Amino acid sequence: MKYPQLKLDNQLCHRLYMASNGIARAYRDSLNQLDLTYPQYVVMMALWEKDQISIAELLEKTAIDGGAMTQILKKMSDKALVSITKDSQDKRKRLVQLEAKGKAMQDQAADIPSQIRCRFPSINEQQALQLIELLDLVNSDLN
Amino acid sequence: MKYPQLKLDNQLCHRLYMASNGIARAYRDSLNQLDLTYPQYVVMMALWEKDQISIAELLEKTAIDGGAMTQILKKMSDKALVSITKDSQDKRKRLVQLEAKGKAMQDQAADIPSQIRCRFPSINEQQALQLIELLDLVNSDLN
DNA sequence: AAAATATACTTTGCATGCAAAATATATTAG
DNA sequence: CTAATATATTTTGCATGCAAAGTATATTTT
Repeated sequence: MKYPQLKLDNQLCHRLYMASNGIARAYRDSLNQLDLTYPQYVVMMALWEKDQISIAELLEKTAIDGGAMTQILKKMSDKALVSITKDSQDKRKRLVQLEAKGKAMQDQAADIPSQIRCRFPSINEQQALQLIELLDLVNSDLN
Repeated sequence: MKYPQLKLDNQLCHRLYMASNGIARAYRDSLNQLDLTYPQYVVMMALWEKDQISIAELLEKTAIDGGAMTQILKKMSDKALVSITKDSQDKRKRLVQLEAKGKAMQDQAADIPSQIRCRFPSINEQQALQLIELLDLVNSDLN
């Protein structure tokens, strides 16, 4: 091979691609039971932490695409997980809030993290923390 | 918050999601100049390493979805980067090979890895290697 | 205050990722 | 050898991620 820097084995990026897709796939079984997609689950986590936030704030916390968010919230609203209201102060803004069904789902979801954790026996706690630290560095360069 | 394990800040998965999307986004400017999408670039890297491989082998090396691969190869074929022929031994298989334009593109692509590397000043070489090691562990659990 | 800008979202069009069904060809079982 | 099964790839339908254009409302400029 002419250029070793172009070998797939040397690409950090490709490993991230595989890991990200693979982990999302690992969540699928658990999330199917809640009738949630992965991005919908991320929105739920954001709202469980802080309810009644604007879409802009939700976008910032979740890093989900704005265009996709509109569709995602529409589906979550159709499922009665959340409701969306206009901000009376600033009519451009819309506020997202959990509905009863969405609040109740938190208890069902509480087991998911440990279920997923079991799927990664090769990683110990220290390594998981190290990975988080390194990914935070990567993400800090992405603004 | 009722369940700390559901905090977004504690999710390895969400960091991977952000990092993977963000890095792919970082490639975009460089790849636009070659008129390649990120998955198309991955296919090119696989072929520069080993030409004339079956679609199955390409799927294994790249971890790209099979359904998507059909479309991706169609577009790459339309752009005269690759050509696809039937395997005479086993007519179920199709073989992918680089065309002149695809081979020539390797020289243009050789600069991309270093261009991307510059976008991540917070990560030093040792940390990059460490990240690769940890991601390999994650990926090894994903089979 | 009217015009120019900026902000918050939504819409649109294209490119995947993914699961499941469909096709075509090989291989294996009986 | 024929039926059942396995393998390789494509097709289909749905859910994003992304860029760019569009809409509505606020804020700033002049």
